[in-house]
Amino acid sequence: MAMDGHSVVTSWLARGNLRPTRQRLALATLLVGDGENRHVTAESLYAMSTATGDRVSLATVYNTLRAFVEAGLINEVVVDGARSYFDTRMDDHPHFYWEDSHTLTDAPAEEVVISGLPAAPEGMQVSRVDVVIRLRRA
Amino acid sequence: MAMDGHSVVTSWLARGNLRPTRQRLALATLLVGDGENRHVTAESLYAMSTATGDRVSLATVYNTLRAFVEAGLINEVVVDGARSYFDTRMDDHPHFYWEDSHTLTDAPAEEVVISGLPAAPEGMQVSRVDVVIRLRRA
DNA sequence: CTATGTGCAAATCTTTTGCAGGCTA
DNA sequence: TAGCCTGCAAAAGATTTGCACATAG
Repeated sequence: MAMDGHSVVTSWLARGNLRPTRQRLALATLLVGDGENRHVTAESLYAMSTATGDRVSLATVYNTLRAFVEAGLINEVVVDGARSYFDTRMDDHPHFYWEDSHTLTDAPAEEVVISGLPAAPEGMQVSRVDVVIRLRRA
Repeated sequence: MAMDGHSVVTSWLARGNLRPTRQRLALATLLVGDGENRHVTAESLYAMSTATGDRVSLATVYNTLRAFVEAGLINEVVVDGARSYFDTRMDDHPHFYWEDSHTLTDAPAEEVVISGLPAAPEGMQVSRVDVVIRLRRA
């Protein structure tokens, strides 16, 4: 029998060694409660929590997203100098960035391959390779 | 006979239909005066201009960099949510982002190829593909 | 009980903007 | 001269932080 939404979220937080407080459970449920990949900004997640009636302050949304990133539960994606996007999908994959609506989505192709990637310089290691395909109205 | 630094900068500005004011000449000289590719932030360019004795206000540095981008003379690269980087090299090429020093440099490999790039969705066109190789201390 | 987590407002940081005066064409 | 530029200070937007109170383990 599959775990219900609550235990999924609870164990997700546990994996990051984060205490299951009311606010974290609410935000985590919005992020990964249904198993879908999601891309949010602090503001958009705050709006979602407000819409569902969960009372979480904006500062806590910021702090919580940062905590999730530090715990390795979500990834921060930089595509727009103005704001940060957070992605619940953890593997290295390319993104579409819709310039007109400032929206981030997963690029559908699984076959994207980057070849000839330069080796990391002496004493350094590749932390991540970000590939952002910027889209504008044709 | 080759053009001297001054005419290089002057014609560079002219290509963007920008009037050669004292401030723009100073900043453009720092950026492309010697033909080298450069990566700067508004703050770092401001520091450079201060160091060379050129008096340019920080607001003007911001406005000027923005004007150069709009004129198609330089590119803006997003790698760090906190600040914008500007690159004097105009072709599409991958970057190294040194996470510990917050520095941006060109990735040395010319052979980087991205294959299997997904087609742009209906009604959209690819504006640019950003590839950022993030480095951290090994 | 003790270490964490939360909320609020204030602080910080980067970038933009309004406006009066200056300068290029 | 007309329109574009510049500088300054103030504004704006995103994110962080200080501190007192609340809560998980």
